[in-house]
Amino acid sequence: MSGTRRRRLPRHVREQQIIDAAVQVFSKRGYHAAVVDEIADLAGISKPMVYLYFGSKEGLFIACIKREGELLTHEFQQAAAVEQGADQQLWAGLSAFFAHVAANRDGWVVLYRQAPEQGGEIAAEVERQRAAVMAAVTGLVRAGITESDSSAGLGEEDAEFVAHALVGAADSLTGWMADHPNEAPERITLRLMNMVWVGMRQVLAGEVWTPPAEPVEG
Amino acid sequence: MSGTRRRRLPRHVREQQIIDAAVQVFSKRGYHAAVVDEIADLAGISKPMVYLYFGSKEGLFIACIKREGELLTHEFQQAAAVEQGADQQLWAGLSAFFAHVAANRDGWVVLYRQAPEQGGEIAAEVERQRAAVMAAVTGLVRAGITESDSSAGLGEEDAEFVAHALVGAADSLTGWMADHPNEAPERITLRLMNMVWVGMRQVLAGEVWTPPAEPVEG
Amino acid sequence: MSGTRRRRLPRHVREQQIIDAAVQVFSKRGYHAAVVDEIADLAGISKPMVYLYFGSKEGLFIACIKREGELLTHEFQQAAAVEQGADQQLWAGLSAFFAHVAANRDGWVVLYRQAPEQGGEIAAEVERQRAAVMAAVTGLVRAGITESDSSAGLGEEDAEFVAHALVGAADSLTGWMADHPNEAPERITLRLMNMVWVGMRQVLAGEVWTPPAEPVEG
Amino acid sequence: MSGTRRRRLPRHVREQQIIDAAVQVFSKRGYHAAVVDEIADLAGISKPMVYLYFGSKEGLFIACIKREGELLTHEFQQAAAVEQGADQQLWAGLSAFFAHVAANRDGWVVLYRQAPEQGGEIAAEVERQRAAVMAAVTGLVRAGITESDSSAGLGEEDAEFVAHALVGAADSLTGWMADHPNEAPERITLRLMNMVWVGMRQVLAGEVWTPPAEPVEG
DNA sequence: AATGAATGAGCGTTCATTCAT
DNA sequence: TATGAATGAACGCTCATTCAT
Repeated sequence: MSGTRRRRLPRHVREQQIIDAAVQVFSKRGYHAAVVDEIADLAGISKPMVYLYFGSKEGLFIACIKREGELLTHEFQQAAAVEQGADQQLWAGLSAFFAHVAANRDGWVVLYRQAPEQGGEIAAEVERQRAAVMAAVTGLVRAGITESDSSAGLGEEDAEFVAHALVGAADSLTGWMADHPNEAPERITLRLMNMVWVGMRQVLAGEVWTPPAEPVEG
Repeated sequence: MSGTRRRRLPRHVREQQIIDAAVQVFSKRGYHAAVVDEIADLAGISKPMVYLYFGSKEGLFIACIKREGELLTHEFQQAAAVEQGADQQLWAGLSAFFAHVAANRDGWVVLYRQAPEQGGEIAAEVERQRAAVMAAVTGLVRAGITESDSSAGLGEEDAEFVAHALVGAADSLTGWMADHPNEAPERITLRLMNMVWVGMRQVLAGEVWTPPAEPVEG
Repeated sequence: MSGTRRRRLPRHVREQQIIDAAVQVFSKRGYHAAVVDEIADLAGISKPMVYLYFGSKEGLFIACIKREGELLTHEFQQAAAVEQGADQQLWAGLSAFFAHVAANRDGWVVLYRQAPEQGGEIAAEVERQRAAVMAAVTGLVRAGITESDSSAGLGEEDAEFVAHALVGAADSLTGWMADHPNEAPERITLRLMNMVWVGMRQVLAGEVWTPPAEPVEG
Repeated sequence: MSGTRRRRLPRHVREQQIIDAAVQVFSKRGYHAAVVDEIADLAGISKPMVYLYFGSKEGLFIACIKREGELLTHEFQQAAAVEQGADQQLWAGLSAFFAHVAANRDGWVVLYRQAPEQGGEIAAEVERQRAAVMAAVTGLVRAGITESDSSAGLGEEDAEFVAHALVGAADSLTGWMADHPNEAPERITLRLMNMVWVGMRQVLAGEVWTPPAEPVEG
């Protein structure tokens, strides 16, 4: 009522507000189905401001990807940066990942679940952010492998493989989290670590699982 | 006049042709960006036929989801149905999964990577198909857990957790496959099994990974 | 009321109707101020038809330029093609020009008065059509000059110069015609011919006009 | 602080700067395609200043037309004002015209080549300026005709006709000038004078060009 | 059974114009 | 005096969908 109706904000502030709104709408509707009008409404401004600040719907989307990607990468790396055992670093990183995603589901959805089908400038930025996430995880995995005593043939390719599986599992568990809101990120991380870390160590130690002697079909 | 120019095909055949085209286009463009015209062109028919057979773009998309989901579930379950150890059943199922996805990437993309953001009827069918896939995997995982000697507290929730992680990892490895076309599905399956199955067994056997005693921050 | 409400016309017919309407609207408003909706309304169809047939506003404009330019060039050249003295050929051509413009003012306006400031594809087509008109006139002028006994130094450049002046004068007289609707095209042509043709001959014959000895300033 | 950074200019100077910029932009883009932002940028000020000084885009355009029209008319009339033979007055006027246009192409383009298609207040001012130019030329032509011994039926209407043709030719030769930058305005004027003035005299002297006896068609 | 013709509705984008400072 | 922030109103263009044949 009284009080300045929060207008005439400086550019930087408005930009963040717009990105906030955009992440929500893009997350709920997907890139194509999202309507710029709805984003503007949600941000409490008019459509031309969006274009003044971001140039196009695509530009706005890229800004979202960029911000969310950098936020996530930053948190992950910061959490994993503390000097300690590779396993504990990975654990810290994954915990941060789950905590961030739980607190920020829209951003994760925009970043990881719907961007890839776009083309052009979007695809480029998405790839950049994803590569950053994947590289961070791969780095920790590689460290874990290298640290192991037996360098039994697990190399760079293996690290990437494991990183992909790990990120995919984490992404999927994001959905699981939504259905189990009482599970703390640490518990989820613990479970995931138990699933893969011990397995990795065992593999390195020589205990491998073997498929059946005769294939199912031919 | 001169030879039947692929006309007058029975309804069922036409429908499959249209779905074939639709899966390609939906996969490449995403649901919203896909244009019915392109699908009709690719199927070699005119647009009204699409509407005659499927009623709407949404109806067509649902038909795609349904067919692709059932195909995948069917192959997975068939492969996993052979009586054998739970681990080998899971291995067979995952092998079938990777083989199917490798041979049928468009279908997987439509089914798993872009549908979720839609609403209404689509979301319902997508959920149904996903649930079917997830249920199949959960079933095998549950069997594997139960089969184990020590039923040390791993229950239904754990099975679902593992299934989510497994499906997510598999999905993510789909992308890995695209970059490593020479990796046979069986090798991928083997790696994944080594990552998780051994780990699961170890967990059941009591060897668990433990997080650091003192948290990173305070 | 009764009778088919002139719908479902074949493509070719509709295209011409749309161009008819477009020429009117472009002429009245100018390219940028013209609104595609108004053109569609005037043509008795909906906007998407315009885009279906012409692809874009620019495409539609180019189609207008093309049709009007070719019509005019065709009439001019056909009228001037009859074998006779160069002066009479030019007379016939100019008469046809004035008759065409009088009967088709909108087309002329679109073709000559507003197109040049556009860029890209439009500029190219406009230049093509203008060059055609100018070339036709230049051809007749050149013939008239060459035919003359004294080839007193009037060459190609002169022909182009005269053609430019002639076309410009004719264009301007288009406006004059609008204010003097009772003047037959032949009378206008006659006046113009008297202004320039006799002058040209005199120049060739050696009688030239000379400027004052001392320039007005410096 | 350090030197007055071209600020606080008196109103009149600022206005001229803005008009300078506006003439450039209007000339390059056309009225509708011209964007006020670009004009403001080019003038080195902010957009609201434009509105403060000229009220609207239309007002700014009218100011441009007015200034350019008056400049041209003034130069033409001043050059033609010197007491001398009517032919030499016309020659002086046309020379001034070509010199002005050559040095000031943007202004001419705005004044003569793109304004006419606008409506409302713009059309009115354009008409006013054009009428002024045309009246000046008509005046000289009338003088030339009247001065001639034989007043053989050439009257006011003829003067206007000739003036229209002359202005149109001159306008068209503007384009010719752009392609022949080495042609001095005086040479162009001379050529044009030879084309029309001698012709006019011959007409007055009774030598007229006659069309063919039998029309081309029936 | 099959299709060319046609459109209602909506979205991305732009721009002249104004407000608050 | 001068401007960054903001918007109402259009406009170009597209697309799922239907009609008439």
